[in-house]
Amino acid sequence: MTKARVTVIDIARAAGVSKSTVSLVLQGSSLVNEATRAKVNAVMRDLGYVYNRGAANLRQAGAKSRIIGVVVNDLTNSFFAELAVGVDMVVQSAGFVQFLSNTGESIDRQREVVASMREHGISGLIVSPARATDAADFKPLVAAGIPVVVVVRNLPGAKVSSIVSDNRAGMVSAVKHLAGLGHKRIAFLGGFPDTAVFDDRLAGYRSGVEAAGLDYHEELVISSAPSRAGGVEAIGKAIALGRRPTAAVCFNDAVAFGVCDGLRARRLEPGADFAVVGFDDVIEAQAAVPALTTVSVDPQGIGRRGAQMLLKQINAGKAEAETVTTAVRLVVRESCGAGKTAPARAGKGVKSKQDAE
Amino acid sequence: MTKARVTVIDIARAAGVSKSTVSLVLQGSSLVNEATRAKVNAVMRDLGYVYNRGAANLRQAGAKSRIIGVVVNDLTNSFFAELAVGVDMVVQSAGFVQFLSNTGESIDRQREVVASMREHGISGLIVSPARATDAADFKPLVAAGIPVVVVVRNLPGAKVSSIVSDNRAGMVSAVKHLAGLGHKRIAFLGGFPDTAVFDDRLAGYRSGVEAAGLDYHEELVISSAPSRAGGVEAIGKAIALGRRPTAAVCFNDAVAFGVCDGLRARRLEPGADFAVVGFDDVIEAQAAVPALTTVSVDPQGIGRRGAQMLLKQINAGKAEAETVTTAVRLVVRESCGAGKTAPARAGKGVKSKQDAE
DNA sequence: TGACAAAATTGGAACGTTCCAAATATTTAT
DNA sequence: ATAAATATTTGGAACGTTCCAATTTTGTCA
Repeated sequence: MTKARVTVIDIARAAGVSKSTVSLVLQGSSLVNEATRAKVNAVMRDLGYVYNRGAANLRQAGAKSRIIGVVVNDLTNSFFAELAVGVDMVVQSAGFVQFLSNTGESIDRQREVVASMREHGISGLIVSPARATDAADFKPLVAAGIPVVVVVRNLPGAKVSSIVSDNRAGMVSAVKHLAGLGHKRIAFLGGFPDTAVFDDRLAGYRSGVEAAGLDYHEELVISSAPSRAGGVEAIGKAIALGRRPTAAVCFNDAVAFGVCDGLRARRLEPGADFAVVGFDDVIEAQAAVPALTTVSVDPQGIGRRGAQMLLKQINAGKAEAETVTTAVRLVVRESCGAGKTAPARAGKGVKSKQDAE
Repeated sequence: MTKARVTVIDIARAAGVSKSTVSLVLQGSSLVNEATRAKVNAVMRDLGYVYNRGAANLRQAGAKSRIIGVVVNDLTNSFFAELAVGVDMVVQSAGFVQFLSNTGESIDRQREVVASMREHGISGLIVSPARATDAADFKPLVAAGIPVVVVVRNLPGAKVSSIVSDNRAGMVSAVKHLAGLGHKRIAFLGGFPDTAVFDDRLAGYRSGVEAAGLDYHEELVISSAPSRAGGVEAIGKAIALGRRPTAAVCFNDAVAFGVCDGLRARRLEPGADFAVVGFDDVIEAQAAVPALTTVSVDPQGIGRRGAQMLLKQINAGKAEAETVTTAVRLVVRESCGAGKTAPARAGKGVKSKQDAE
């Protein structure tokens, strides 16, 4: 049943030409006569020919496989899912396909998948590195001339391109907004302190606080896992403080949701009794109750942009490492207490993502 | 800069053996002497050898590329993201990698990505077909001996394996639950009638209604887009009915959220004034207010299971088309009015469905 | 018509691996 | 010590494509 593969040679024989001519047709060369081309194409269709990229790729050693590797930490997190979709869009329309893998923050797994991707001959790699990734890990790749673009988290030492959102500016605007609403004690909740993203966001928090003419208190910075559970934990500690804060900027939206949970468990209503601001603007942020005020980073845009950057480098042949910081903007909804005026949260503008099934 | 590739021949030369021996080492053959193996491995490490799967794959024509193609409709939808993660888990630990692509329900795009995957020589394909996919579309694949597993939506005519959730049983249990709470008029809201999934769920609704000793009224079945907006629309019609229903099972969670919105817009409180049950148990279901009572389908489990099925077929060499229906279970939360007893919905007790299987 | 240029076609020789059959080295049994 | 058995190693010949240099066909112009 498993029919023998149809090869260029079969096509050549059937069309009465040489395999070289068939190859030329395959590559859309202008050298081949129009009539011949038509005939060859017809035969290919009839015989159900499928191109063997592996073989082609073998011959044109330096040339490219048209495979892009994409490595993310957690596809379940819609932030990364959107990112992957953004990458897929541009990659697909450029005639590439994407290898997508999940590391789940495991550095070993990351090593494995990257190695596997290399064996398959990827043309380039887009990666959101797992926590504590060693900058040297991608050295062999770039040494082999494979462009690498790091997204979301940057990798200090590595000589690769990267594209991160403006974490600092985002936090500054979040803090300013809260200060503008009259809050004097604003906490910074969640996140692991050993990451570059944390540092950036914290720095933004600090300069926002100072810019608003408030004092920076170390006790108001409470780190935790960057997850919903972490948020619950962090707000617990915050409330236990002697002089408790009245508002908080959170490391990310997941933490912010956890903070809301924690507040409710203590009979405090997020938005009314305590202002909460997130970071990322994940899909759920606008549908949540109360809708989350957060810093929007457009992960899909980052994905698209990263992919474009990578394709550019692939085509250029040479990888000029560049670093891009994408703009972010504060989206004011209800959880900060500013949106009280609109009680009818019709949930109408909220374009659902769940449509299909 | 771009160093010439290190090949088995280089390794062979450096280790003082033949390329055949190196190849044997690569495949972990027991034929090779332990000392030799060690030496070869050492040299490979020193020279930074990377295996060229493309070349290997070329030689062992029939054999496999260790690439699994995964095609979903909308990665942005957490249902599919989870599914992909499930697939990735088993695929990865079996030493395969996954090509993941998004069709966005576009049938053309689906054709493109599948073609592209074929060119790359995938060993198997897992696909959640775009709406209105022709069963014949996958004919060439199976004819070429490439196993295909269809998930989530089934493809009537195609002779491929499929794995869908037990839509019928899920609806039956949802209806029974509502009937058990005393509801006499239960509506079925949302979904497009031209799909297999719709038919199954409707059938489940019907037998649930009859099993509860109630009458089946056609007017209580109101279809609409399977989206939040569709839910708003459907509940509007339902309320306009002469004898309005007091409860509804919805085609999916998105519809259910829309129904809640629609109820609130009419000053009715979901859970208290009208019972709502969804289907899918998307991530947002447990965090929503009120938390949604819904039928949990465990997309990650489907992904894992589908991948296992596919790997089995790949290893078996022969694709015995089988159809699996995965169990679902009703998760009772608040939107059906049954959870009133626990006002402290700390968001904690809700055991996440991600954990277990 | 012949000479020359342009257009179209074509046989190998790669690419990096695995497979096969055969060769060589090492043991074991006598 | 030698034959037989076993363990290890090894040169090619594939696999399906592209590239190169060379060849054949066609067209042009005097």
